[in-house]
Amino acid sequence: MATFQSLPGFRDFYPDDLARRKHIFDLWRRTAHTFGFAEYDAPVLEPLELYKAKSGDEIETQLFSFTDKGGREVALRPEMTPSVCRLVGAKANALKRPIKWFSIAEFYRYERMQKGRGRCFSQFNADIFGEPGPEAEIELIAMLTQCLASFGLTEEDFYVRLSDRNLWFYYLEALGLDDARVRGMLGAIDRFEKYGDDAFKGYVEQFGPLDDVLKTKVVEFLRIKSLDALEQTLGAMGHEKITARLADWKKLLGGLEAMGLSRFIAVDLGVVRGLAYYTGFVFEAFDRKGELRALAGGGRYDDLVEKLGGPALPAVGFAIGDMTFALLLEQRGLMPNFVQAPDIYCVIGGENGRRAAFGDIHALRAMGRRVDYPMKDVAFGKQFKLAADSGAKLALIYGDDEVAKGVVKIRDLTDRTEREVPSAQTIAMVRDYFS
RNA sequence: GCGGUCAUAGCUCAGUUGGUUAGAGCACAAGAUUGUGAAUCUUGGGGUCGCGGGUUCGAGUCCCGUUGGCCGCCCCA
Repeated sequence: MATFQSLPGFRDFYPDDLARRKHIFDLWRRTAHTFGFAEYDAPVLEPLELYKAKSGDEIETQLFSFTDKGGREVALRPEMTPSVCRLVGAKANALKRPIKWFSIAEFYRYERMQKGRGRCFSQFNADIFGEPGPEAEIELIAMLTQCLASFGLTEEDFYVRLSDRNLWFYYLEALGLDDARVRGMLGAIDRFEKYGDDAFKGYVEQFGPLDDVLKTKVVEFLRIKSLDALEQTLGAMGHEKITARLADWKKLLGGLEAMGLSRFIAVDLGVVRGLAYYTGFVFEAFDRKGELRALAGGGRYDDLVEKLGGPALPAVGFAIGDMTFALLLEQRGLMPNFVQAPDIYCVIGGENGRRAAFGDIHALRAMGRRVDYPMKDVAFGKQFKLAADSGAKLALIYGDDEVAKGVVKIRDLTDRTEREVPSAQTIAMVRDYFS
């Protein structure tokens, strides 16, 4: 038993694990590039204040934070948003708009582990800065669906729930709630799906008994699942902001429909995504079966760049976590089995064969071919088995017979055919085979 | 921060009301087999039974503590 083990919630990545992670990262990255997003990164360690400024002092209990040797209060990053806001904010005037950026990075949170949640995890983050209209949401939600669909997941597997904190603000204001009550009510709405009427307990404690008519209107509203229903409920109110907002909704849903993505989208006013800094549309991706934690979440945060010391800059973003996503892929049988196969495996007999093989091995590797061979003398029979097990397509055979004849035997491991070629032509033959 | 549950080989597990030197399969390695592929056979390495303490003539087994895993609550940026 090992004396040392990894810290609680942290993960070792053995080659098989890393292959799976790399598969996920590669497809995310490729997808982001197809959408015209540019990749960036930021420090793993940031000033503690950066996170306090965004989320409040309580956040510290959930951070890996400490005082460094220079007396600075620092924290391992728990998320990317504050960092990217700093990056963008610092050069906002010099960056071409719209700013479409993504990153794939590891994050750290001091929390209890649960299914799909650990103390370190990776996220794909994507943000658009400088675009105030729903065009940015169209682009991001389209990319979010593609980031999941590119693994073979379909509308049977996941969907994106779409809601709008602005509409809630306008609606609750129109119902006569002041700012504090609106905030309290949004908290209740967020919990309603899970707790039903109990979700209003906190609100009642804070603001007194809840008017039945008001409650009915709120519950009706949060049950809205379509644009038609939204328009029916709100259209008649003659509220100027609401009317304008409904136009944004039409543009957003129309854009996603034109991209052929309607099957992934569910209007659901029951989503408000906690408290935080969201200011407009919010969206979350879930598995259809509802068995897992959220796959991804995002929304508009138009005030945050300015709040963190930058210029006023509208922004929308989302993040996909790797843990829940990997669980979903495993569940649906969409996680491939990765074999790190060489292209070529060399079968070597004796010292003469080894000397002959080494020259070719190095030349082939220099050409970019993956070549492997047994480091110690091994019985021929076993070497052929090793060659087959390795997944290589070709075996190059350097036995005493071949060396004596000045040839190399090339065995095609896929169709089990063999032929001898003069030693000097081996490299060329192999190159032709793979071209 | 709170609760449930579990911990025996690299993995999956067995281990009787407490009893002698803790087992199996898989995996890994060597050999049968220095010349041809997923087989077979033989053999081997690997365990302070998570850790610490207690009860007992005797603890993998019972008790207490602790650490860690998994699951849930709070939270979820």
